[in-house]
Amino acid sequence: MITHAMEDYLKTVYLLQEGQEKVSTSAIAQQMEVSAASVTGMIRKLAAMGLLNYASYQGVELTEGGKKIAQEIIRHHRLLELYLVEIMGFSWDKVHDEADKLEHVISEEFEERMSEALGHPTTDPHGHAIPAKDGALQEVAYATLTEVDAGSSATVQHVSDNDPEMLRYFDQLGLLPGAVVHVVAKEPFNGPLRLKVDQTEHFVGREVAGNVFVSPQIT
Amino acid sequence: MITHAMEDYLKTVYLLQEGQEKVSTSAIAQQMEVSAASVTGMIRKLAAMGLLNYASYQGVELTEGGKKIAQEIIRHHRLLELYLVEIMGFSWDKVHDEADKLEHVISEEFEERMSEALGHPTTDPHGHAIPAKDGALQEVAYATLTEVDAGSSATVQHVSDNDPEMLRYFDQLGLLPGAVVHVVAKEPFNGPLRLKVDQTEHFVGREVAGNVFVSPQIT
DNA sequence: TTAAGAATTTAGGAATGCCTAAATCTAACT
DNA sequence: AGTTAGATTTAGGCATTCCTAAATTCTTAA
Repeated sequence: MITHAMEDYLKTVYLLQEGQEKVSTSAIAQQMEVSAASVTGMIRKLAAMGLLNYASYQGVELTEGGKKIAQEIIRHHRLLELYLVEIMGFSWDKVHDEADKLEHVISEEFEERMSEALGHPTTDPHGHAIPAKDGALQEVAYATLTEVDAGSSATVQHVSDNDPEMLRYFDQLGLLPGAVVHVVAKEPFNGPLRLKVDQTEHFVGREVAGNVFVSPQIT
Repeated sequence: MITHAMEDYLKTVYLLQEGQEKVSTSAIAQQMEVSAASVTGMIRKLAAMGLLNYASYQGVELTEGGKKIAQEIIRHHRLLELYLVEIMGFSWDKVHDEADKLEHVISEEFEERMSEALGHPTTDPHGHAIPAKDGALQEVAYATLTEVDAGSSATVQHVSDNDPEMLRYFDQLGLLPGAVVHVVAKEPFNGPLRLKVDQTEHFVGREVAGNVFVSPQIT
């Protein structure tokens, strides 16, 4: 039987796996705010179930079966976020936590009816791709705002959706998916970036900028 | 901390408590399909938390605190059922199970937005009262169809919503809240009842009829 | 009134999922 | 190669929630 906790682990591994193929125990532990020992324990169980491949000290990689489950959960999560915002009128910064709880609990029919109500969307309110019912999700590896050259513009594709406070901050600044940002200046060393969003200038810390994913603006 | 399991116990006690003030361990065990021993264990924990009063072998009674939580869960459940049917297009017989899972997980805001979308309703699709945000629920003690005299008519108020198969059966027969039923004949002993619903006659077993709650028809 | 029989509780145990502390392994630097 | 810092695993524990089996208490009917 697959538990909610297992689903959370699979989801986390899937999202950390983007790019790399192996994911370390500690990366999972950090992401989930759980001890590394707990991760080891759960990983062994998931490996025994054939949902991921794992060799001691070598890191972890999802099997096809594990990926499928992870995609299902991520699809739930992102459809929920969109549904909560678009249909129920939630604000952008509250949907992540709500979706984290609901994603494990809704039925296939619930998922299907949400998708229908939304016109079978492919992107959630944070700009993340929504995996198709069975197909894979293809998330382009966007640059972050920290990597944009001073003097260049970029379009916000998605933002990290883990921290509600940061989401509210993005909202204030107008850093929503689709927004065009001009990087006016990048202070030397670890100083803030100077951005222009929608006529207004802002200073934004390096760590914050690292959570905003962008593609070069196409004019 | 209140767990989902605790919420389920409180909800069950609350619903069984209607009418009587004391609820027995075995009644709870039967309703929840759990051993009596498990019930005893959980009851002691809930008593220690001040959510119900309990003395060995004497049965159980919710405190005000316990009632409040139970009402909250029941409100969630019934709003969810209505939302699933009215807004999302679920069929009547599937909403109970879905609501049983979601009721423990949704936030206050989710509850509020559902209520709003539904125009702050007071009755769920099975005909059960929806408790107000903080206020108590007042469910009238209706008769069941088995108690209606042959030759009399009655209006369906609500039906037991635990068994999806039975719900589908009610649906087929037209035994929905609001429907007028005429009891044509009650066979002697434990035989079926002969009903007329919407011009059509049906034979319905005693056990089934016991799950249909009615009030005398007001003409 | 007492002895079934029913209801309830206690005792002991299993699975899940988390923790801390201690042991072990890997990798990197001298 | 040897040491050491960091990552990982093992070991031992705790809380939750369920179970079965055995003991206890209550009820009722002969």
